Amino acid sequence: MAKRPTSQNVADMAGVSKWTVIRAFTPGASITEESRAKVMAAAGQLNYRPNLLARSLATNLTHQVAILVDDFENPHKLPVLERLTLELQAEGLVPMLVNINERFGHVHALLNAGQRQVDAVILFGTAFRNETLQDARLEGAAPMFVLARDSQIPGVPAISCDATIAIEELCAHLREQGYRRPGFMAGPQTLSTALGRRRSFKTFWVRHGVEHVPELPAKSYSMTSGAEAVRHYLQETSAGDRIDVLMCENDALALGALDVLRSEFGLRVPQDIAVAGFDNIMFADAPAYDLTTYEQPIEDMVKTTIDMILGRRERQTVQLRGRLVVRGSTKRT
Amino acid sequence: MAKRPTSQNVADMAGVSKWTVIRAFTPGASITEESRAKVMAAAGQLNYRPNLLARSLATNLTHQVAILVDDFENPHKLPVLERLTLELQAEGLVPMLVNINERFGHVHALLNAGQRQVDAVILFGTAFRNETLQDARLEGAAPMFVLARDSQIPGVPAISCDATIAIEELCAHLREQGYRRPGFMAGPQTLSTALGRRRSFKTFWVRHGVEHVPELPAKSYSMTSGAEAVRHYLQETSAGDRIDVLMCENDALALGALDVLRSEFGLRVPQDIAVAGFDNIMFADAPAYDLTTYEQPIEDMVKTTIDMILGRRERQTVQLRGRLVVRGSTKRT
DNA sequence: TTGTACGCGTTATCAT
DNA sequence: ATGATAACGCGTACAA
Repeated sequence: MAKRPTSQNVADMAGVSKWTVIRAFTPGASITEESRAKVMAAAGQLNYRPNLLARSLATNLTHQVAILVDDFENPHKLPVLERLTLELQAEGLVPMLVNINERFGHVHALLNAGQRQVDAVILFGTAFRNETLQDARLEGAAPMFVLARDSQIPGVPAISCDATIAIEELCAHLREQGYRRPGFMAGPQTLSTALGRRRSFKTFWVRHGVEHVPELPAKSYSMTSGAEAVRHYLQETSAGDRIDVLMCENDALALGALDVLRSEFGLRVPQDIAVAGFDNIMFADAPAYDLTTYEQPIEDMVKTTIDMILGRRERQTVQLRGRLVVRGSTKRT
Repeated sequence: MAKRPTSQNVADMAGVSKWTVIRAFTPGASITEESRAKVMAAAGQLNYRPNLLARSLATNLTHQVAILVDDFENPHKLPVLERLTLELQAEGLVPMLVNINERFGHVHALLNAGQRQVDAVILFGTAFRNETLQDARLEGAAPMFVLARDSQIPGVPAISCDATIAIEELCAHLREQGYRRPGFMAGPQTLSTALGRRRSFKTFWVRHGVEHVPELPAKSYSMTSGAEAVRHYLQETSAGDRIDVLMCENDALALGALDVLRSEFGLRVPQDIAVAGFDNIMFADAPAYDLTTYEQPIEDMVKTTIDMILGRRERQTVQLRGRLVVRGSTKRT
């Protein structure tokens, strides 16, 4: 395998200096058509392409963006990643996918991203603590952005779905369908807070005269946790005291809950109990589930994030409006 | 935001030359404990970390690996990506996620990866043509590896699940359960061939005296395509001529098919027709589906790939053994 | 063990 | 418009 040709090699072949070669590859540089043609011919023969590594070293711009993900369990990650990579690439940016876990924490990842000189970091996960991200060693690192949840970190903008509007719309629908005994399944306490869904849910029902909203705590945002949580609730609650609609903090929880309601307790959805989720993942649409849910404005969120990264938009927390998706799991009529 | 400190800055503060600083950060370099301590103290104060960009330029090693994905529709991608990123990171490699689509094809991606000097490229998709990858401009690029499907590209090893063994095991189970009229749902012709599942399936049944195996062609490897394919088949086939078990090339197809069988045609699974898939995606395990399937040895495949990338193992096509997962969708008893 | 010269391939700036 | 010089931050090879 021959070594990559450099601008010098092309220059030699074309009979010009290497700087002329660079100009030929620089849009808008001052160079004669003749020179450019000579250079391009030689470059074509040698199969030359500029070395982006060297370019980055000189310009201090890598055009790389790190995406930190800590929750591959959630099927919702996939369509967002797809969109994110798509739009980043369209802007000439390259996504670096970083898996955050016990062995490879946020600080580690951020330090590494810093060493790699990424232009920006997107926090696309559920579980990170503000204190962690204020580690002194992270000073002067790449600008960070939080995607699809809140950020309480000073100077780190969050781009998320407007939970207040979302829950308001969803609950209005539930109420219209006649449900009056709502329950809420929340994920881990601290993470749940960052999503803001639980609070909005309670607020809505209190406003409409429902003081007590039972809470079904789930250990994590996964199907199995959703299954466990609802299983525990039903075992502890007599049929008469049961809620008539269960709102889950995301679809993974909702689908896990739905499975248990039907297969383990023989309950009919929505006749015996209605279920709603959040995210509109692929399987929410499957006839086997037919889940009412709320779709986050993925495209809008992703584009907004990238606009901020590129400085085309003010780097400030925004909440974007999603879309209510009503399906059979909450339709009484 | 202060500029990143360089080895020179640390050297000045520590009262040594910058090369001594580099040695302090080079495992196994010859340096006095005293010098190293001085350097580390200064480095700590300045919050210095070596610039990996510059290092890469000098060493010709980026420790970056590009992962080319063209099928984010398939839920199976997510757990594999999770594992892949995890194991790559454990080896100090950084995954670059590349979304292959109409606007950003394989050649484009590979050229870009080449310019970025990645150490290796993992082809983790379904649809790529060999001719494309033999583009002359791709000469001397990073070593490529095909993950989770066959490779007919000379010099490009494939790491996949052994389809022959898999289908053999799966079919043995089906036959034992008494099924004798098997049908196969295949994805797009050329892609299907690369998986080798269809061929193995036919071979098995011919060997056991079943000459005619109806084929249900699906347009792509998605749930909706699976739904369409089975819908079309049932509309065209009279009840008496119907197959009694449907093997789908992957779980996405199988779940789509299962939904249609039950919700649109009122068929019971497995009583009226059994269904099996391939991949063991998360939802195959859900009570709503309870799908018999075959699990690819993800961890094994990923580790093997990385071993090849790092040169710890011969770069040669291998087929690894997975695991049969029997569930309710094929159990008659 | 430590310091020096030079190279990696590009960009920025200046002189011609 | 073109060529030359310096710089980006680190690694290798060699000399002290």
